[in-house]
Amino acid sequence: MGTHYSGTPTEELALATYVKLSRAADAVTHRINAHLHHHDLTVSQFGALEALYHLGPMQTGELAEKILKSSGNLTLVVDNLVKRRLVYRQRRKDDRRCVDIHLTEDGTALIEQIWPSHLAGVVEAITVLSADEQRLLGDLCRKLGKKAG
Amino acid sequence: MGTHYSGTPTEELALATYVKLSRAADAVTHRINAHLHHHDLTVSQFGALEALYHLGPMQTGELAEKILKSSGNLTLVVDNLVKRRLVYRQRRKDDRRCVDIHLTEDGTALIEQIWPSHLAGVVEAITVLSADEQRLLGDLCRKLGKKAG
DNA sequence: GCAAAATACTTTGATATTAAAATATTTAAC
DNA sequence: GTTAAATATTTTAATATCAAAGTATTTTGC
Repeated sequence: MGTHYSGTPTEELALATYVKLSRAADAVTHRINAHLHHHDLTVSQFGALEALYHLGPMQTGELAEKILKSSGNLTLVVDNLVKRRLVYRQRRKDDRRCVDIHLTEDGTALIEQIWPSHLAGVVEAITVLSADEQRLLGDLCRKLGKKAG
Repeated sequence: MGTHYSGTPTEELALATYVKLSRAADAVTHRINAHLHHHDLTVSQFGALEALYHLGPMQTGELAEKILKSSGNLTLVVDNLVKRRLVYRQRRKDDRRCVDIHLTEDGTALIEQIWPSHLAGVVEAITVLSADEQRLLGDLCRKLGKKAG
């Protein structure tokens, strides 16, 4: 009752680190994305629009990879963006298996409207850390992310 | 086409840090939880079982907070665990608004079976970092998590 | 050049997720 | 003590998510 897991020091440290990492990523993500509901956008929808805006039109599979989701999922996310006429699909002529997703004018306008405040939110949430601390965190995260993939 | 966002150095650093943090948390979480599908458990279901095992019976609301999910969501997660007879609900006599969730014998047996290999997975994923690095990461994460809640 | 394998995406089915509304119960105010 | 507010949970509606199966297209192997 109320006793947390107790194991070896190595285990306890690893567990505690994992929990802190998860909670921090979660807290920061929530904080940064809270404004999206004003535009009736989900995090995935916004991620898709942003990737298309900054990287240009791309295939479903690429987009899925960018926002760390499955391609099956992306189909639905894109479906919902298509319904709102924020993006459209275009089959490639040279390889009809591929479908490029493009921003519409409305989509471009929306992301351009949202981006500045989104960016400000990221800066606000992350600059709790100094530049040096951010670089340090980035390095540690990169190390963690690599291994085994 | 293929040009990533370019802004001030402060903005670029914050964005890059945010992306690395998200990707690291995501990669580590996926890696650590990959084994759960062997037991037909989702991450939330496992999280609920684990919290109940290490902290004892608790209310829906508390459990939701522990695993960082909404209480509405927890109702469904618990529903699915109840169907498999891994947990059961019990209304409190002194305050009938509260429902405590308890592990059943089967639930206890399952979490006891899974826990060692889960723990080993956490240790394997996290000990890519030295103990000092883990403490450093933990501190940075704690700092990030705090601000504004 | 045709069948087999690989690739790219969509569909399906089950669970998850949130926000908001609804329900039930207890506590507080008068 | 009875209504109002607060608390705890469940329900609902919409979207998300993954894994697995299905479809369409292209490339490869012979």
